[in-house]
Amino acid sequence: MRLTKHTDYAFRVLIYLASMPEDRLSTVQEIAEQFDVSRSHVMKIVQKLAGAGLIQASRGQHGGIRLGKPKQSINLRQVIELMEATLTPVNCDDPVCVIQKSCALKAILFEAQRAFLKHVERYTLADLAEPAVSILHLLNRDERG
Amino acid sequence: MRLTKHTDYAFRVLIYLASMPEDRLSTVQEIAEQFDVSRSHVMKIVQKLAGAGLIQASRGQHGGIRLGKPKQSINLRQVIELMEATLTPVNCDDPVCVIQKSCALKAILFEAQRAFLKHVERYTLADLAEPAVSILHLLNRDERG
DNA sequence: TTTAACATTCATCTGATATGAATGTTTGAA
DNA sequence: TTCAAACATTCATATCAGATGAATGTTAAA
Repeated sequence: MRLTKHTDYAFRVLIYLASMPEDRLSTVQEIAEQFDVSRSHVMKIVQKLAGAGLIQASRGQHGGIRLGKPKQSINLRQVIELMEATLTPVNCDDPVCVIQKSCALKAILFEAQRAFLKHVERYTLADLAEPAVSILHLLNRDERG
Repeated sequence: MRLTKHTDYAFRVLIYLASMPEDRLSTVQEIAEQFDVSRSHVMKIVQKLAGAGLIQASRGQHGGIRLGKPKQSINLRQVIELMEATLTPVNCDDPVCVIQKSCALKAILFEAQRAFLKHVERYTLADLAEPAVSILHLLNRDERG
């Protein structure tokens, strides 16, 4: 009952970008270093986020990534639903359950899951990286700006 | 973001027992057959449930298992908390996250998790196996009662 | 044409979860 | 006293989603 690291990393990437001055292009490389994860791995997360429009990537020299839309419009629920492969609390079909038809468990757990997502839905990326300045201070600063 | 099969099976076992006539002793063997899971495996789940008092086990010939208390007093939240090893939505320490101190994500997700459990808490085993008769009909009947 | 970035593909690792064989222990009944 | 049927325990292994990263391709600005 835990989100995958993919989702975790996706949040880290987004928070990183949200903390940067608007329109600054960050690189996958620098983010990988900050969070001590391999470049390839960060890239995969970035790909998914870019595919959903949450991140905007530009290639070529002096390319990089930035948020695809204002942090106020990036909802946390959206991120979770994008990154998590399975969001269903149980699978009554895998070892198929004979009592399935009369069992209320599934419906109850799905409602609970809905409650989870409903809560998360109340927040946007802006709520996570506020104030951005204090996040910036926690990052390993070199040359940046 | 899914409950483990252990939890799933724990529910199946409990629902099975709750559907049986009170005071009837069921065996691990028969439950294993019903749900097509190995005896050893069911045993492990039963052990945990028995340890928490949700199931009462008696050894020896003509031994068996039954609910350890009325199904109305077995709360679903209790079962989940018993069976799930990890109930924390994220681990900010595993690949340690540098922005942790200023990050609101953890708190938000924990609240969401609380919402999940709060919802589940509203139900007991009695809600799952009601009416017990219809569950009984779904089981593979041989000699029983 | 070079360089620095994103993009893609492929291969592999890893650990929680899941599984079950083998064996011990208890208890009631014959 | 012995047997049989049940729970109980221990040990070993399978499995697979999730995680990881090396190698290589593609793009675009300088």
